[in-house]
Amino acid sequence: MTTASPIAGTGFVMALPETVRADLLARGKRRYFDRGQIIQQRGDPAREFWYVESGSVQIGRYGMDGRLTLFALIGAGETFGELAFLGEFPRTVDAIAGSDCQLIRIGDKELQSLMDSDPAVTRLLLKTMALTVQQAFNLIESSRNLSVPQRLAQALLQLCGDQQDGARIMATQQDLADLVGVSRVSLGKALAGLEAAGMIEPGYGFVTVRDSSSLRAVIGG
Amino acid sequence: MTTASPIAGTGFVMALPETVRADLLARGKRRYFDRGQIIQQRGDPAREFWYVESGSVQIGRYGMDGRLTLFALIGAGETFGELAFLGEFPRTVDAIAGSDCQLIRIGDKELQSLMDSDPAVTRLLLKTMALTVQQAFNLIESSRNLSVPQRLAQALLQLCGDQQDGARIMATQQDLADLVGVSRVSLGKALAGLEAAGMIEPGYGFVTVRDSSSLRAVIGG
DNA sequence: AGTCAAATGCAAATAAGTTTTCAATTGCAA
DNA sequence: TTGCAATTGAAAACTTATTTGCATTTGACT
Repeated sequence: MTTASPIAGTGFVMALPETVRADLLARGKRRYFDRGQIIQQRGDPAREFWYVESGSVQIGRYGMDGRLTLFALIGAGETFGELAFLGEFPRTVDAIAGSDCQLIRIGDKELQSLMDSDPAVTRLLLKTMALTVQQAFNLIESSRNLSVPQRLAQALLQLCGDQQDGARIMATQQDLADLVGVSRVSLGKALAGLEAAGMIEPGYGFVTVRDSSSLRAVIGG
Repeated sequence: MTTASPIAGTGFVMALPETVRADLLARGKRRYFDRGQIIQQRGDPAREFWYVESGSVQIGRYGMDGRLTLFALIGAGETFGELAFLGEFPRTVDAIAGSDCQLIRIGDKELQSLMDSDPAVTRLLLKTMALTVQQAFNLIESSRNLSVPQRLAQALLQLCGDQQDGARIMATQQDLADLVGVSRVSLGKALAGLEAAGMIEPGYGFVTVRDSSSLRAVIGG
């Protein structure tokens, strides 16, 4: 039930006109990945980008020492991989299925027909990419200037997107720790802090957001 | 004499064919900024991007508390500001003259004639932007997984670009601290460490790189 | 030479986060 | 229900970086 994401995942497809989108999704080929399966790796040629129909995808880098630097958790309705695809260079990040998931592949052919059907698509793509950069900057800025609880609050808000309070974010503490960029221990403490304030409710493998407006307040002050 | 940069500054103009570049630079309007002068601020409409002819520019964000998050130090030969300009949204970062500097403004008119003179420009711009994102990811990854000395070594290498050993990087310890994302104290210690190893030679307002290959080794191991 | 602001050096106290280890809990599946 | 692996909780020692305050050095400008 994971939805929005910090970076690398965008609402590009969702921003398309309804008919165009429906056509695109009907045309693209579906592919299924099991949890933990590798979707793409650094260095792979980028012959497509992906739309997530269901499930979630982890975008990040696995270091030689096994450490994971997570840039985003992509949920249903989002896309990823446009960057390397459009920039015509090899993948710069790894993508792993965070759960069993169903993706739609958008390759040259599909993109072409997309561009033909709507001339505004090019501009939309450009904006999408620019947005990604901006979000990367946000991530850098917040990781330098915000405390762990603040960054956690930020990540949770992004993950629950525009859902109502009560939204359940399907992510383990380790997932969140990799995303925020801290150890599981530190993340656990931050979670406990937010729970004590009544803003969230940690569960086994998920977190329930109780008071998103308070979470927003945490970041600001 | 600051040259390359971590992110946000790109060799876009330098990658252009010689004749096209000369034409562009002849056509664009020169503007001069004094050290410390604000070139652009978050929220400003993005009606142009800039080519740095001489001097250096700081790209970052000034927080409400006065804290500076530096994303890049742009030197001569590089451009900045393409992102918001092409994405058609307001500036998302501040730009300040790091020294007295001379910039060339590239607006709609200049870009148009640029695109007319070389159809490959659009693709080049796309790649440039994608590269920026990749570099932002690199910055996030290294700030999470590398030690301060390692990040400093990385920053110094990027700042001296492809210059020979002996290159003088014109930046104060505070500049470098803001760029690396640590306090001046920590950066001073890291500098001292690299100096003890004979890789660099700190000066008053600059750093001289003595052994760039050793610096590269520091990052790797 | 003398002045002054900017830049650097240094040290102690403090804060924040990591690492490591082990126990307790949860949920799934046999 | 029982076993089991994944997940979470908790504690202590350790490492790293920040903060703060002040002294010193440097270089530009009189």
